[in-house]
Amino acid sequence: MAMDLYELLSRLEARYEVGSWWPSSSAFEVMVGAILTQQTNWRNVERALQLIREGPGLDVHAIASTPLEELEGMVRPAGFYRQKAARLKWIAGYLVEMHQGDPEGILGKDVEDARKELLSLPGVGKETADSILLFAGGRPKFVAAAYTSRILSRTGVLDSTDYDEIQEFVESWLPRNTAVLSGLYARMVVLAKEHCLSTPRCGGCPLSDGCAFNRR
DNA sequence: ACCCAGGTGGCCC
DNA sequence: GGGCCACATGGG
Repeated sequence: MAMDLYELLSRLEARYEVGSWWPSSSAFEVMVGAILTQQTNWRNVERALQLIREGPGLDVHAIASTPLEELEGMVRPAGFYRQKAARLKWIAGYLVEMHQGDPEGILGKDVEDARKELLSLPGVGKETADSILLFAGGRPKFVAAAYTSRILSRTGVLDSTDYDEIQEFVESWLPRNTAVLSGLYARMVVLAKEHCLSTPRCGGCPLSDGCAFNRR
C-alpha cells in the first residue's frame, strides 16, 4: 500500500500541471505573501494583498513608510493583522536600512547565510524562510508545510511531523533542483486543496481505492 | 456552533 | 528540547 517518494512525485506530476508557482511578481511580494499566508487561507491573503496594492503598493520603501495603523487596516482580512502588519513594517524597514530596500541583499547570499538572516527576522520561521528561499530566491529548498507532512504520512512515504526530518528526507532523495522541489510542494498544496487531505481529521483518502488520487 | 486555514514566538517545565 | 497558548479574519 505504502508508496515511496518517487511514486508519489510521479503521480502528482501526472495529475497536476504546475508551472512556476507562487502567485507573485517580485521577491518582496513573495515575502509579504509568505508572512500573510501563515495559518491563513490564500483567499484572505489575496484580499489583503489587493488592499495593499490599492494603497501604498507592494513596495519595500512604501511599506516601510506606511503608518502602522494604516497597514493594519489593509492586513486585517488576512487575520492576525496586528502582528502581521508590525512584522511586515519591521521587515520592510530592515531591508531599507540594511540592504537599500533590495531583498537581493539577503537572497543573493550563500543559501545558509541567507536562511539564517531570514530566520532572524520577526515572524519568519523555518517554513516562511524556506518558502522565500525557494520561490523568491530560486534556491532548491523543500518547504515542509502542514500539508506536506500530512500527505507524506498518509501515503505512507514518511511518518513524521518534524520539520527538519521531513525536509532532509525529501532533499536527500530528490535532486537538489529548484523546479523539482517547488513543483512537488506546489502540487502537494493543490492536492490538499482538492481532497480531504486538507483537513487534519480526514483518514483514509489517499489510501482508499475510491480516492481519486489513488486511481492514477 | 463548531472546525479549519500554505505558522511564529513567548513562556513554562 | 518538547508541550501549551495567543494571535484573528473569513469560509464551510
